[in-house]
Amino acid sequence: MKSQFPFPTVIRLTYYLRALEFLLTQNKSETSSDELAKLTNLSPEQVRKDLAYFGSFGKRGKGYPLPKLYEKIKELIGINKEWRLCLIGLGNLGKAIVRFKGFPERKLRFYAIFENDPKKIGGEFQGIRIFDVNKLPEVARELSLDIAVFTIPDDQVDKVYELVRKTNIRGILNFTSAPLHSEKDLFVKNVSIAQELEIITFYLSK
Amino acid sequence: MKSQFPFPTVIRLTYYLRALEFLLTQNKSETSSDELAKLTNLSPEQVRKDLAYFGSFGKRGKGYPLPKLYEKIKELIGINKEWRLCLIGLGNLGKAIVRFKGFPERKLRFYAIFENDPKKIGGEFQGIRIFDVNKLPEVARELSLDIAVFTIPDDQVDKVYELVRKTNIRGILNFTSAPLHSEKDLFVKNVSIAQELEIITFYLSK
DNA sequence: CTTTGTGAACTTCTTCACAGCT
DNA sequence: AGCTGTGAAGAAGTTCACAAAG
Repeated sequence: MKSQFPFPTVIRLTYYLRALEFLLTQNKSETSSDELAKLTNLSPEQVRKDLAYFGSFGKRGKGYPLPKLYEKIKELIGINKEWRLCLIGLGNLGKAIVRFKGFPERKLRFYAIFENDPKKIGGEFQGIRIFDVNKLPEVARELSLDIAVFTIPDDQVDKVYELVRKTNIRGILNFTSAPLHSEKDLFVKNVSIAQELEIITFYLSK
Repeated sequence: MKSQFPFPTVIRLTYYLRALEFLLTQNKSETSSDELAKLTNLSPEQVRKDLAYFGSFGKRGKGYPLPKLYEKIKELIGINKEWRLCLIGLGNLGKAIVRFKGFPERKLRFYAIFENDPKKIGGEFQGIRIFDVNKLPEVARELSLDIAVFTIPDDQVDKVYELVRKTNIRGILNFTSAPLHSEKDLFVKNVSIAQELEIITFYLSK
């Protein structure tokens, strides 16, 4: 175990997670760096190095025990416990995300939706209550929210960000095209659909 | 001009694009690596190096001419011309993406939607015709589609991928959690919402 | 005197090659 | 013998420091 891992290792851990889930459906009980490498399109050395940053999970000459490695990686990624999410901005994208099937099996659960539209506030969507976004500090404390998903118009990002900073929320998944930056005690992941397409058009233009 | 640029430079170009758009709304006519660095949270050296990979756009002692640099970066990213998109899978996420406001101003336009639900096929959504996904090869040729956006269930990815390979489509934006890999003549960008959240939970778990 | 553009130094990440267990 | 785990080598990317140009 070496323990200071490169930043890209975290992303690859999520690939291993999916590969392991696939192998589990095949009722395998063992895997190898070679097999994981093929499934993830990485090199076997890379797989071994990544896993070794967090411990010695394998047996030399044998490979990695499957369910054990799977549990370990879930634990590393932190999806062995429940996370309490909220959605901010119930537009088209917000609705799509709340309905997204992949979350419950990952123990990611929405406990609140925030809106500034008086017609929506007080109602609910998919069984989740819709609160006034200005009540965010109180509601976040009451419901012990961990992570906020931003699906709001770009021009509201700064205001909502300041509201979130008043809470114990420590993670933001930001779908606006106004990028935010992580700070101590507040980790931000930006996802910009427009940006992803620009990366495609860049490569196609050559 | 040095021209073999690092991979992360492409991502940063999209940040510069947004920073330049912001500066243009301020009616500025000049900017500097320092100003761009502040707006993008990067270092001024990084900004200069990135821009220099593609040419000498600045004047020493002066800075970069704003509208000119903006046009140049749009050209580099390839959004100076129109791109013809299609959406595959008209679920919640698909609907959100088709309705997304940011695309028209980027000359990204949807020309077709593909579905396998007979109730949807033949109709239209937001003025865009809905075709049978099995007709993809013919329709893609007819409409000269460039880029496909995958918003389908994971278990249909392989099938749809094979259909896309029979066309002139050269870019895929894949929103499923089954990652695809780029090939020669087919550039793939994967966006997995579940993965983004896993990266957040990883960092919050420590 | 300011700000760009860029080799050189440095840092981070990946691949190699093999020692170490089973 | 077979596959993991890991220092060492190599590759990729960033920061430094300064020369060049307005």
